[in-house]
Order: sequence, then C-alpha cells, then structure tokens
Amino acid sequence: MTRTIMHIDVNSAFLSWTAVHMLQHGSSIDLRNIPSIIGGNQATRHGIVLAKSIPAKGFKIQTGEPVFQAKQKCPNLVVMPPDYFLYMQCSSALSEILQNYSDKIQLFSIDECFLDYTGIEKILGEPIKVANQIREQIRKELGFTVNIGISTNKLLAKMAGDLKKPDMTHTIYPEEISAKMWPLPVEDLYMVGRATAPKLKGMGIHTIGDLANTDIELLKYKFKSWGLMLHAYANGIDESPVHPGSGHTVIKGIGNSTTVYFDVIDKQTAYKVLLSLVETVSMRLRFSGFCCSVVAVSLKTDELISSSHQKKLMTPIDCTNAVFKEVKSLFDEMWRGQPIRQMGIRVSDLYTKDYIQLSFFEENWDKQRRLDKTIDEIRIKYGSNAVIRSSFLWSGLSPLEGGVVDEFPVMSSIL
DNA sequence: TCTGGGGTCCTAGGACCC
DNA sequence: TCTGGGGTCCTAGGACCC
Repeated sequence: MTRTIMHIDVNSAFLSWTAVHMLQHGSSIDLRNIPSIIGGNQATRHGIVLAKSIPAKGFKIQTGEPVFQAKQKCPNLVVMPPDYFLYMQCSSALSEILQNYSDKIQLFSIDECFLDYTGIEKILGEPIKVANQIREQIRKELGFTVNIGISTNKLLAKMAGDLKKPDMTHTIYPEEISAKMWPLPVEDLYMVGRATAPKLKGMGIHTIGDLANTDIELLKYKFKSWGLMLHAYANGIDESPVHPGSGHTVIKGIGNSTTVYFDVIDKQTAYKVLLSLVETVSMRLRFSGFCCSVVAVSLKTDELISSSHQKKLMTPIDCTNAVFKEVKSLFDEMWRGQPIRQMGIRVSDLYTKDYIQLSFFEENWDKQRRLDKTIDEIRIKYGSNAVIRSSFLWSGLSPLEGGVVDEFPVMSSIL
C-alpha cells in the first residue's frame, strides 16, 4: 500500500524558540532577522554553536563550530545561551498541534517529527493543502515556522523537508527523485556524513544521483552494509514505519557525559566527576525500571583524544554505588595520567528488574537499593539538590551532572 | 580559556568452545 | 603432527544522527 508520510522540522529550532520567547517578553529585536546564534558558554568550555539564524548562515557560520570561530566570521554576531526547558515546552506545544492531524506521530528529536498521514486524506484532504494548514496554525499559535516534507516514506519526506527553508512545504514523491533529489550534493543525503562524503567523492561520486547509479556490488565491497543502506537511500527506498511515541523503539542505554570547566589531573577529582555522572545515570536507570549489565566509561584528553572502556557484568545492577564501583575500576584501568577534558559514563544491555531480582543477594546490594529508593523519592519531592554527597561541598563541582529526564531519545540510523 | 551532549549501530579482533 | 573452521561473546573504536 502506498503511504503518505510527512516530516515536520522546526526552522532553526533553538534560535527561533529563543527569538519568539524574547519577542513575547517585550524584545524589540527578532533574532531571526539578524546575524545571531544560540551558543554554549565559552568560559566553561561548552562554547559551540547550537543553532544559527539565516543571516548568520550568510557569514558561513556552521552548527557545531566553536563560538569564538563564529565571532571571527561575524564580529557583530549576537550570541544567546540555550534554554532547554523552554525548548521542551515548545516541542510539546508543537506535538500537541500535530495530534490533531494524525495519531501516528513519531517524535524524532526535540525539533523534528514524522506524521503518518496514510488514509487521512479522505477525512482531512489533500496532503499539500493540509501541510500548509499545519504550518499556518503553528505560525499563528506558536510564533515559529516549520518546514514540511511529504512523500511515501520517511527518508523521502525528510529529504523533502530539507529542500528550501524556511516556512515551506515540499514533496519528493518517487517520480520526483531524479529531478529533485539526484542533483543534490551527495553529502546532503541522510547518513552521508563527514567521513563518508570524502570517500564517495574520491570514487567520483559527487551527487546523490551518482550514488544512486553506482554499482551496488562496488558499494557493498567498499562500505559493507553501510553501502547497501546508502544505495537504498539514494534511490529513495525506505520501508521503516512511523513508530508512534518518542524516538524509535525501546531504550537501549542511558549515558551522561560532561566537559569539565578545567582539566582534571588527579584521581580524586576524576572520581567526583564520575560520581556526579553516576548519580544521574543510575537514577534514570532506576526510573526506567531496568538494570544494566554493561557499564562503560569514556574519557577525552586535553588533546581531544577519546578512549573508552567497558565491562560486561555477570549480574545486572541499578544501584548508584554498584555502578560507581564498576566505573571506578574501569577508570583506574584506562587512565594513564593525561589531563582529562571530558568524562562520560554509559550503561547498557538493559534487563527488566523482576528477571534478575534474586542475584542481588550476592553482593548484598539490597540495603543499597533501599537507600537509593529513599534518596530518589526525596529528590523527586524536594528537588535534585535536596540530598547531595558531602564530598561535593566546596568542590566547585556539580553533585548531579546531566539531565535526569530523557524526554527526547534521538533517532537511530535506521529510520 | 578553541572544538557539547544525548543517542544507535556496525566492525574488527581476540578469547573460547566444539 | 602441518595450525581448519564455524559460532558466540566481549571489547574498543568509529560512523552517523539531532
């Protein structure tokens, strides 16, 4: 059966949302009309560009580049800090509007979703007309603009939505692929990133059309399964369904990482940072109702060299102290004394709790679990800083690092 | 104070088993 | 005595997305 899929994407999401918020609070300038960015704090070494206005784009400023570099490109650049709470509110407001048009909506990220419009034509009308209606409703009621892409699958809808911005509706139906998608540079294809694009170009593949018409066996030989996926995408082939709800499927792992505002050079400080990460990750793990059987630690040195170590456990765990114990031993195993810029921890291989209950007596974690439960409850009731470890007092470090709520799981490589 | 933070998936190599 | 070969699990690293 032929499907009708829409992809809805907020134009310069973080920047637009901050701009609208400022206008609503009496600002006379609209960030969207001047060279501006949403940028992290340079003083705490979080200074990268998170979103840019269209005028800023004119200065060749790119998302992900250092803020200082963006300022060099445009000395009058206006830099605003991110406000994730506002962004979550805006995102929720958006999805509330979309609920009126279909009950099959997949929140793909905080500012993107897919909407399955299949069969709804008969009730609400022709897709392009309705997409324009949706855009208008969002603009009127929420004050920001979106692009909407329409096609017969998610990949083509997403590619369509990326065509020309802002505030536009586009289609790339299968019969339009050769005219609308194939002339685009190959790096515009979803899943062709910084590493793949140069390799393709080295093979003489410069456009999506070139890729679509490259011998599949050659792509398979060079890129393995990745090559098959790229070939399918270049030809507009994608059968993945719109998964209702947030993200894609069930959660596979939970992680937190942080760039410390100074280089960590001693073990005691490193342990404190790791503990603050473990506190939030293990709390999220408990809230999710899972135990993990893989714990991983990752480090990035002052020279930006990354490494990671992980460990598979015989017994799945969810206690703060149990996770921390593994994290410390992984850290000890890998750290050779280099100054550390960034630290991260991640738990995966998740199992539901009832399945592993018995084995807990092994390590006598039972008492720990009751303690965790009590602390979790106090933090929910009185705020996350109601209970903190005394070791964080006067340390200059945050006792809980990273977000507790994972509202918006990100997409996987398989749409 | 120049380069964030949250994810998923794939691959290669080694260990180990039959 | 010449070293095969399939399968699984684990780990580290790399690719991609927003």
